[in-house]
Amino acid sequence: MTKQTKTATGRSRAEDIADRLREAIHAHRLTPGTKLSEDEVGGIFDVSRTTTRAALQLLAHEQLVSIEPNRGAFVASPSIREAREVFEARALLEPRTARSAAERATAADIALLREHIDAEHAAMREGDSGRALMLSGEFHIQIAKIADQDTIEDFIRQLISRSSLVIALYWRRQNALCESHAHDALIEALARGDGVAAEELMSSHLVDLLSLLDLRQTPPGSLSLKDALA
Amino acid sequence: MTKQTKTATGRSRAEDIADRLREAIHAHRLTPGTKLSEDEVGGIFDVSRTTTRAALQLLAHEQLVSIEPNRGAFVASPSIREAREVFEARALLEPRTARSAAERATAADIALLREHIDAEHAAMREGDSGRALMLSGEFHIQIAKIADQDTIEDFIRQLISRSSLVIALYWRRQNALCESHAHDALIEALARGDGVAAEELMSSHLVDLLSLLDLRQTPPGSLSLKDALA
DNA sequence: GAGAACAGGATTGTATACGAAATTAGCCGA
DNA sequence: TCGGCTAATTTCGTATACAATCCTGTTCTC
Repeated sequence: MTKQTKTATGRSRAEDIADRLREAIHAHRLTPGTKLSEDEVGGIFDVSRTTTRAALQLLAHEQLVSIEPNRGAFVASPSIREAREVFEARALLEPRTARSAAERATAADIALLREHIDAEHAAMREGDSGRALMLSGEFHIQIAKIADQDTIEDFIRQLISRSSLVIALYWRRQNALCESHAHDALIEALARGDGVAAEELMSSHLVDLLSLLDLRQTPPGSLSLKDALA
Repeated sequence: MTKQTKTATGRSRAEDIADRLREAIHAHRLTPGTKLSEDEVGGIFDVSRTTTRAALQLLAHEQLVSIEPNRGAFVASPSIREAREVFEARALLEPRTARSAAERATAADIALLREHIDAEHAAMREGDSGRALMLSGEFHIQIAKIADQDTIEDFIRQLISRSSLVIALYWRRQNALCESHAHDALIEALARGDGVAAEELMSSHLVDLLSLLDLRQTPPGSLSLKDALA
């Protein structure tokens, strides 16, 4: 059990661990400020610190965790400024991407999106806000995928990751992340192939999201451990 | 000489190495396809493979090098598709960023830009095309800096890095990278605080750049080793 | 003579080990 | 009782060591 004979999956173990951590962060099961000790993480996944370190470095480059020299790795807690920047960058990238998507979307793409949004609504009804948030993010990523621009998709993926942190810190009303139906409207525009409408809808959707954040002061007490007192 | 007692510079050794490699790539002293063996690189900088590995992983995440499992790290050679995507992403980000920059630029910013462009012209006159290219990239980064959006600046920085690879592979005429004066015009717009003009100039500058690439077929013989036959 | 199997060498993937830095706790003195 | 200094512990930064994989050159068989 402690020994691990097989090595090769073709995919590095570090990326697997990074994926698991990323997912936990997206679902808000790991909150900003949480310390990610190399020993601890390595123990959980039963790998050495070398591998753990590689995973953490990966996430650090995505700015999902911040590594402080000689102090360790923590789940990142974006400042107010960073929070604004993330949404400004999204406002720059996503509307035009939505337009491209509308111009390229196939029937299969639309079907997948509808399927996806059903899952979103289901999660919302069940009150599983963590899952709902994750699905909501994936919706944006799926649109980027349809636009078929890998590079931009990567950027958007990163921004959505960080948005998840921003929401964890600055969301105004904890419980109900409002059922805005913005995604439904977007799908309709995509289905019609109406690029201009899609661009406009995405743009205002992002403005809406931003307006639901409270970016006027330092984050509330959701920080863990001593970071709350630092 | 072989022992390295002092450890702490506050900045990790891996990042220093990554910087050095990045610079070499930007200046086209390392060309796409070149193998970056961990032993070799580690030997050059007199660090162990562990540190080398971290540096390479960093660059891999910027897509400046590609790491093939069990094969090693190579200077990335972007495909034609990637090349297009990089410039499409730049077209999405940089014009609006230039507009922001125009609206925020101080006299000091403008002075710095003028200084920078003088260096560009000097390098061009001396025929040092590697240096000229590097400075040209930094010019774009400086504009992003003026816009004061760290997140977007990071993206642009990445894209410019990759542009350097694209240019190494697909530039049409090897020797003269044409003196286009596009940067001069941009500075004038920024100095006037004319955001709309800056946005438009940046946009057409990028189109110009793209049009100087030959993206119709697989890259010429600048690939090294077996990658050329793969 | 050509193709396939095999052995040797080289290179990467991962783990363990050691040294340095920072935090924490304890102690002493004012 | 509280502030500052020192020692101990914890955790990170880097190097070294071992195992697995891939590449290359040779040899064996048909």
